[in-house]
Amino acid sequence: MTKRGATLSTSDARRDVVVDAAIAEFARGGYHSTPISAVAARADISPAYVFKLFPGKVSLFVAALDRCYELVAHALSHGAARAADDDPGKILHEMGGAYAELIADRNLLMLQVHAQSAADTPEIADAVRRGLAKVTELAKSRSGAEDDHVQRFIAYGQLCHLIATLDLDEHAGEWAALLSAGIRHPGKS
Amino acid sequence: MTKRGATLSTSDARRDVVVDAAIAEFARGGYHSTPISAVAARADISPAYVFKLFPGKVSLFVAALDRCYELVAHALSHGAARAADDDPGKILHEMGGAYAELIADRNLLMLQVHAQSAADTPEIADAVRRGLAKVTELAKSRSGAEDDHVQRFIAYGQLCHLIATLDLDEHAGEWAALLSAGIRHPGKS
DNA sequence: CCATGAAGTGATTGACCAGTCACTCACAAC
DNA sequence: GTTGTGAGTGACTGGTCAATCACTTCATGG
Repeated sequence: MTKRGATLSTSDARRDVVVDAAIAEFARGGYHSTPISAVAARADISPAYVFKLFPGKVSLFVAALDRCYELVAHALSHGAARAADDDPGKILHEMGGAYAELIADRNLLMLQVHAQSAADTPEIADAVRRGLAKVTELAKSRSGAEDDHVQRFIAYGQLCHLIATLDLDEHAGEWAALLSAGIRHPGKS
Repeated sequence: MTKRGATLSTSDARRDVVVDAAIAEFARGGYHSTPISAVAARADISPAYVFKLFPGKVSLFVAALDRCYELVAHALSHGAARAADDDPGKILHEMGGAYAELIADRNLLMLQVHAQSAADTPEIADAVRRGLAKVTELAKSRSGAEDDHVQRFIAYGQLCHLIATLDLDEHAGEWAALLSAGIRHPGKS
């Protein structure tokens, strides 16, 4: 019988494919309830081979998380670049818009939520801190905003995660509308 | 003693003990990686009996979460009561302080973080929405603040969760100080 | 043609875990 | 004193999952 894809490729290319699959699967189920086999199936790879590409499950999760923050940083940077003038508030606003666009598919968003919950694993906590540091420093340096304004930027990002996680724009209610007001939430696509 | 009704049912008392144990254990490991046996051991009970007190694992988690939000609401209410004057900003500030005191032991905080990550289970998502609705409405009604002020209150609460989860006050760094500035974080005790 | 190594897998192992069930034990009522 | 009831448990089941290992297949260079 013809085996699977059977196409030989470099292991580096495979690693990239597996990381993409890991982002999608870990975003769905979180760290603990997502089996390696799910990631392997999505990458069209045998579960065993995943362990040849990554030394263990945490390592794969961290790789996915690193890539996630890389994409976020890239989006923020791109957003800052398209701001009309040099007003810090405007620049942060554009960055927020770019972030909202990026997480429209919810994968990168849910991965961050699940990562926060899995932060009792030291390597995961380190990865989250690395990513958050990069994002925070980037928001500050590219916008030139005051510290408290950057802090508020991150805080509203967290609120955005909460809103999206709970589908507050669907589950209407006065309180839900209050929390979602003015927050750009993902259109479905 | 006298009649059936007057005798305290130890079953109900046990349920309360188990819920307390569940808060502590689920806060440590999250929903998926905390076995019922861990909760049972902390409650000094056999794992099997937990299933006689609660129909299943989710049901136990939801009970713990409900109790968590009940405590949060109580703390906020208490904080609002001790505000000096009627200024909405002052009242919200007092409520924030009361919340910071409540989550000093990190159990109630981490439980909320883990619940958000486990929100793909509908019953858990419902419980989180219930709790958040209660908290939001309480913050609004007791403070009389404008909607956007209440929204900011919740957003900074989420930021507070992030800071505590990642131990940003320990792991110093310029960006970490920026994010933690002015946020009352738990003293260790 | 064959040898070397890299790509990739099937089968298995050992551990863990949610949920079930038949059972014991203590106590109270008749 | 026996009969009924609720508290509580030991032992088991069916299933899942991370990680390992021996194995096969393929490409390439000498």
